[in-house]
Amino acid sequence: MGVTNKLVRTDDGASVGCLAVNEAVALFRDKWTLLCLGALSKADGPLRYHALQAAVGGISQRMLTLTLKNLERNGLVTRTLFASVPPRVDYALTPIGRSLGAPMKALLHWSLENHEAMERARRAYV
Amino acid sequence: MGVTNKLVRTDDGASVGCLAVNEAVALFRDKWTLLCLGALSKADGPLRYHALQAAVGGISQRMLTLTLKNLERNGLVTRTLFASVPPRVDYALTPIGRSLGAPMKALLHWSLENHEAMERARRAYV
DNA sequence: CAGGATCCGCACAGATACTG
DNA sequence: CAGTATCTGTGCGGATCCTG
Repeated sequence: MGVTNKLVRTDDGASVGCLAVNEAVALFRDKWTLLCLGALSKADGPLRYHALQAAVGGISQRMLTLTLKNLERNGLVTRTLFASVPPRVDYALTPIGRSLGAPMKALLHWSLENHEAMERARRAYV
Repeated sequence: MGVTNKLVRTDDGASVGCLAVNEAVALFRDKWTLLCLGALSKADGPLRYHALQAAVGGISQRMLTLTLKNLERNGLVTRTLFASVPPRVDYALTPIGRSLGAPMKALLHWSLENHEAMERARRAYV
């Protein structure tokens, strides 16, 4: 509601419901979310905490924990805790999390197609 | 190069070249870029500085200027200055800028499809 | 009209140390 | 092993005032 109004009224083909897109982008606006999702996607199965940290590469424990908590909160990953000693926690993508792969692929395509042109533009820029 | 290696080696279907996508997302990771692009897209033609500010809605002069400068630098919008008094500046999308509409549409679709489910997940979250 | 300059607050993110 | 706690810094963004 409220937002939905602006979503659906994507007046013409060019306009694209920017508010909704912006809201969607807000989900992975931070530095690590996409990298975590990517690592889980590549693994194609659950990953444990430290395996995930290694797969992402360069992420601190704090940031990994925060990022995962956020993803779990939004229903993009599941966290399953095994009551064992030492403890074990598995993270995996939910169907929603997996479904993000499609739009990301579109973005990847766009990036590949326009990356060079943008690089040139940057160089040409005064 | 360097990046490209990691781009192309999108090992399987699921993995999606996350580093490249993350780099692409960095272009509009900030609060206003997508909204500016959306305003220009809706206008379907050049917009003057203050018209753009009104179209975006809620953006400060500082942020508008910074955002536009960045977009110009990356070759997504053009800035044409008319040497008149009072001055007049037109902003318009470049082909690259327009081409971003396609992946954004994919993202919009995804958002529309999963928005509710995520909302439910958030409510269910302890 | 279209900005530039400046000051400030705050959320995001990094590093380190500690714990059930 | 899988976190939590704390401190700290920095870049984004807002508000206000000034100018060619």
